[in-house]
Amino acid sequence: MIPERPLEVLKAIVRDYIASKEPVGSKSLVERHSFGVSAATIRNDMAILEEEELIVAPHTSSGRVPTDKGYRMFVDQLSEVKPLSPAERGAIEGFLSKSSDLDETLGHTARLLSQLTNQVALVQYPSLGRASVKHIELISIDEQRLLLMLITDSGRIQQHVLDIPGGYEAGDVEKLRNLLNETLAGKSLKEAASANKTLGQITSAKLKPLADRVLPELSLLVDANSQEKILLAGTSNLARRGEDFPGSISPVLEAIEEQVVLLKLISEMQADSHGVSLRIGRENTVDALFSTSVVVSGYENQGSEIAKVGVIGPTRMDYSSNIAAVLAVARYLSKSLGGSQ
Amino acid sequence: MIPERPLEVLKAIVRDYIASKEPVGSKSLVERHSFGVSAATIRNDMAILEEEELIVAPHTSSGRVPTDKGYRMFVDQLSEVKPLSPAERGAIEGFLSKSSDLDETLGHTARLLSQLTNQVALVQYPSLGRASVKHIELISIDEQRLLLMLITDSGRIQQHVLDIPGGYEAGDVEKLRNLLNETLAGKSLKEAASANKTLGQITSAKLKPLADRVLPELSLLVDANSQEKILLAGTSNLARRGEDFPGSISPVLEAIEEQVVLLKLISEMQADSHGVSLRIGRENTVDALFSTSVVVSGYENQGSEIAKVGVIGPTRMDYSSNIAAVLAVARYLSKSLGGSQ
DNA sequence: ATTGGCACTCAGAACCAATGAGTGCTAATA
DNA sequence: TATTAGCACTCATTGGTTCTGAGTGCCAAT
Repeated sequence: MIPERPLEVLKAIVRDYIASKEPVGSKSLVERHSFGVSAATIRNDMAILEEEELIVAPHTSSGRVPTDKGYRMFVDQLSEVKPLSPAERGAIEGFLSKSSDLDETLGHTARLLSQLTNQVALVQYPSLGRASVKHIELISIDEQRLLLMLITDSGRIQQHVLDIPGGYEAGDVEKLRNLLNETLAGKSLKEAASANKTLGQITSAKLKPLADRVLPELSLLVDANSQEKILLAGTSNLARRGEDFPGSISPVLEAIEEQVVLLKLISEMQADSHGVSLRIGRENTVDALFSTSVVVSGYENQGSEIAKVGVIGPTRMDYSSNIAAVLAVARYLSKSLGGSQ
Repeated sequence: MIPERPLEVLKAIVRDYIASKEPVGSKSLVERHSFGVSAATIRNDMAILEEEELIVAPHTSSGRVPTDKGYRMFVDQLSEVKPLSPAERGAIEGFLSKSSDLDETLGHTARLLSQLTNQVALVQYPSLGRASVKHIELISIDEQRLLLMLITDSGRIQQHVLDIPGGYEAGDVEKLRNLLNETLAGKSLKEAASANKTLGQITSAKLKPLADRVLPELSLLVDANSQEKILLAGTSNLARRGEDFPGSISPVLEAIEEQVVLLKLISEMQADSHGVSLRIGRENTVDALFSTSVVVSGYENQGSEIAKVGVIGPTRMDYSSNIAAVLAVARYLSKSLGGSQ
């Protein structure tokens, strides 16, 4: 175990390094903080920390920089996060109370979070593993086309335009719509997917042609629906912090634009006791993100977590503030969804 | 007017500079191209070009670099654009034929174009100035909520969830829906917006409360609808070309993430005879984009242009290829929309 | 356990000279 | 008149050298 004072030294190093971006040495450390001991003592402590691989010296005889492990220890020690300023709280409330449409709400959330943290914000669309069918709608667009809609209780709405080459009868559409809703409404998406399959057999002969056209598309919609999606905002914040990345930022940008990768990453992340989960540097399973940290939290609708929201930035980030912002935004988002959806 | 050979020299300079990223000098010019004259003669020609501000020397006695004006002359001279390779044509067809949903189609288009050009691609959502109402739908979600939908002939679908605190009767919803469709279907959005206003007075007393709740929201939807939107893809391509930007790329990224700015910019751009429009460097009215060029073309549905698609990248870009790609994608997009929407 | 002292290291700044690609100009040439 | 060879000049870039100072590790003293 690491004794008390060295731990304090680690915290100070992390904080100073985040603030200054310069490797921090023993002397500047004692003069900025009041440890009550001399620089030489701090050096001994630093030797311990280095032994434990919590800090490293970029080159022989320069200040020290926290390692991923050091950051990890730092955040794990973090007992309470920096509370948001009243102005920030106000911004969140004002921003999120305005929107009612799901797309809009999530879009606002992403922008808000990126502005709050000066990082890249990511907002996952409600995951539909646990969502259920609220309503299915079939709308006539013109003689040969129907609009098929799937509305889930998480507020997500998806639609697909169907070509019906031979045309259709309004009555049949009506019947099929009713049949679908009776059978599927309230079911979870997984149930709906399987129930949907059996529906093909029981429909009447009259409805068959139309049903044959609609049901497969509905399956597709359900599938496409469970296909996750992520919204990004504030990519330029990454570019601004370009110096924090070895080489170029472009692989980093590429990685976070690659939805699949990002989805896999955040789906692996499980919230800790504080309700937040973070990956630091090489804890990320994606090579391109080895010099970034990801902070995410879940947001809920009707009591169960439906998706995640978070930020991604250089490992050298202000964890305390970012965790606070992510938590606050997740909380308000949950509230906002619970209210109007 | 500028004589023939100097013009050829300008073209060669642009091409070489795009390829090499190095200022190009008279000597390397004569050895790479066969002008049949000596370097000294080329230097004289270059003096003319410099006089006309078509090229500049970054520092006294180094090679020359095209100015914005030089690029402009270059593209204006461009009689035919580089045709796409069969592989590229195949990619476009394969990519775009798959999707049917508008969102999906545009998303694919953006990704495709960014991959084709290695630039940042932008796709404007169908502009609704000329769009008309195809259908209005009111769907019951639960006792206290309705889903209001607006479907336009451009294929765009927008929805909004309405809270109806006092609840509603199914019959009223039905009546209101029919009324709305009878009155508004086929009308342009502008007409719909004004017709919508007068509707409030003529509805029967029974419908009044519901109508009072729905009509304002519909107006909002129409407005929100005409609020333009742009899809971006391949932001990392900009980062990769970071060296092409003086200082940092982050202001550039900021500017293109700012939808309003970008919308204003592309709405100002009018296609030339080739069907493409471009802004080079300082021709852009946005300061942050002074070192970028924008190439856009319109895409159509049912014969009339509904929105724009294009790329944005450093002024030092391969105009010929990019113009070809943008044109091809716009054309296929028009075809794809015309077919299934 | 802590501290002052000291020799040592090494990245980065400052300075300087050499290199060479490229220029503008002039006088000769076709 | 247009082209060319020749020449002196400019200046970014490169590489080498030295200097400086923040920072370290270690040791002997407290």
